[in-house]
Amino acid sequence: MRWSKAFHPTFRDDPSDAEAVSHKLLLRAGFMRQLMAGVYTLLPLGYRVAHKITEIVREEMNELGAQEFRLPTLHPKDVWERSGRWDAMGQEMFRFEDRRGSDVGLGMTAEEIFAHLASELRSYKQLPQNWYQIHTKYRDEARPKSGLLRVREFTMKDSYSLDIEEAGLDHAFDMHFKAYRKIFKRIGFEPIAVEASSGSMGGNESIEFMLKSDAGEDWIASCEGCGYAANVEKATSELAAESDEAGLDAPEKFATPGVRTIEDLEQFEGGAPGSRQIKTLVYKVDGKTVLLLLRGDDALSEQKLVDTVEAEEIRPAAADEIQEALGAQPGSLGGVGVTEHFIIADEALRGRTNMTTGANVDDFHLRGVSVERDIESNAWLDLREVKEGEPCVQCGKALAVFKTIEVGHIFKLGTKYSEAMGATVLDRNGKARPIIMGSYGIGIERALAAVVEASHDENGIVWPVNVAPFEVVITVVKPKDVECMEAGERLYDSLKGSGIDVLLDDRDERPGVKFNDADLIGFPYRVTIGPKGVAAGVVELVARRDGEKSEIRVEHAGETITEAVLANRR
RNA sequence: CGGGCCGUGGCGCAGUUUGGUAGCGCGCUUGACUGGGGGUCAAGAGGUCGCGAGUUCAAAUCUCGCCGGCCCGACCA
Repeated sequence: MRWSKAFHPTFRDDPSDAEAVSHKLLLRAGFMRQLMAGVYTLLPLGYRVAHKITEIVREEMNELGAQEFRLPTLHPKDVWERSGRWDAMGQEMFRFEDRRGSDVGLGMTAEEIFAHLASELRSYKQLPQNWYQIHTKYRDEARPKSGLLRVREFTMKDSYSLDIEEAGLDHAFDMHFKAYRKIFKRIGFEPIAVEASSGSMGGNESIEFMLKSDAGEDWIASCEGCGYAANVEKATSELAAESDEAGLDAPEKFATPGVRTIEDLEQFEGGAPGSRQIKTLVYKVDGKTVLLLLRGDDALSEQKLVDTVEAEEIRPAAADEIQEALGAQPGSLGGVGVTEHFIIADEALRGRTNMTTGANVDDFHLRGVSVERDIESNAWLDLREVKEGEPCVQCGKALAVFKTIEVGHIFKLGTKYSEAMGATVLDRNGKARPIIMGSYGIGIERALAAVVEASHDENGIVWPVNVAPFEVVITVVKPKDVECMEAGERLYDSLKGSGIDVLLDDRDERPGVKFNDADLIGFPYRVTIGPKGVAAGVVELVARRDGEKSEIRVEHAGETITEAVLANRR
């Protein structure tokens, strides 16, 4: 490709309404343009990268023995109704009526459709199967953001394993785990695999692949000592041993005028530090009032509650509901003496004595509370969100908590979808058994943006060779100089002939403009061909990543550069 | 969905308070000089100021309504 004939529109300034690095750079360097909120056009540069990522994913899926399908993106309502997700997905699914008035949804994922196809399977002898597709998905996100990191229309590789035995699922899951590791490494970054919540997918085990990045929106806890890592929606930590004094024989009520928050009570004369307070949250779980008790300095992980409590609807209670249930406003709530409501206490409160909590009378608290003596909790659960620095459950080292981008997610689904779709096969004994499914996803555009987040500098993107839009750019410093231009073209032909993705910058621009554009776009290698070099019979090779320069004799240039590129392809 | 900010040539912005000829930088076109990190000079093109109503002699500017975008939060496989 000749740059003078290409559509590679670059900007000199950062676009004003982009925040994330990948968002800024992908716009500025001419990889994409926004059409509307969460919907982007990939320009030729962007599409080349997306295509290379797709090919890597495809190769690794084929390597694993998976078969590629192509499903529709138009899904009929009834298939989604059978799994219960037509309703469960709520506003997140794009929906409309066709001309006959039939309800249609745009596919956000394909468990239903693949399970529906799997109902054609008859015998365990046809299993295992591994099915996948790489296709457009639609999700009407409430808040698309950060360029390609969170969009409403995107390409996803989604695969599905079908097995008769749990052991088969374990194997398929493991194969995907390894394939994902390899895929991300080839694409150009190494995410952390973490235990995750399965959310609305269902199933009992899932692993997310997370790339550390400030542009991300998922917090994970990870341990450098032993490699334990989990999404904070799931993470646990060792509890630091607390030594409490026995305290009083019975709770003592005391006035706390104006105290509303944990911090207020810490400051209050006669109050208590957050670690000695019991925080009381009121939730509505399928309409029932439930009290959640946590240590004052712990935060509730709502996802942990959702994951452990089987319920349709879980939400914080409204102010009037709280008043009616406990007779006091938030700030003075507590579980002491409460018997008419279900109480769930966090594990961190077990055995604690001499604590302080609300008295269920506005502006009054209780001190000297022994949790197990004074509060009739109906259940003990792990509800707290892990904090930075807490000891790892496996090795005791301090956990780090940081932000990440979710670039892949694999699920052990079980039989939820196969049962809903009637996907059963006959086993060895002639008995019908639901197929055991797993599902596995990678977002292509998000992975593309993740590479940029992971690999850039102050001058622009630094593409790994494997996914670079072009592996080499030949910068002809003075295109009007016939010798320069011809030297450039000869090298271009030579590299092209060797199968290198090469772009010839033949634009009539100043060298500085070309160098800056090349750096911004991020080609891994730049060959500079100028009058001085040509006169001396050399060209200059510059590596984008470290700026390392070397002079190469013109007659060896094609060969040397080809070798350098091939050495970095994976 | 709640809160905040914003919509003016392709990009970045000023002008809106106090209504009166739509402006700047970059980019773009043509030509010349130039040519190893966004060069110089000259001459140009390009905008119904997000949309619609209203007030007014007159609206980018004031009023009302709508649409769109970004950020924070809630939500989210």
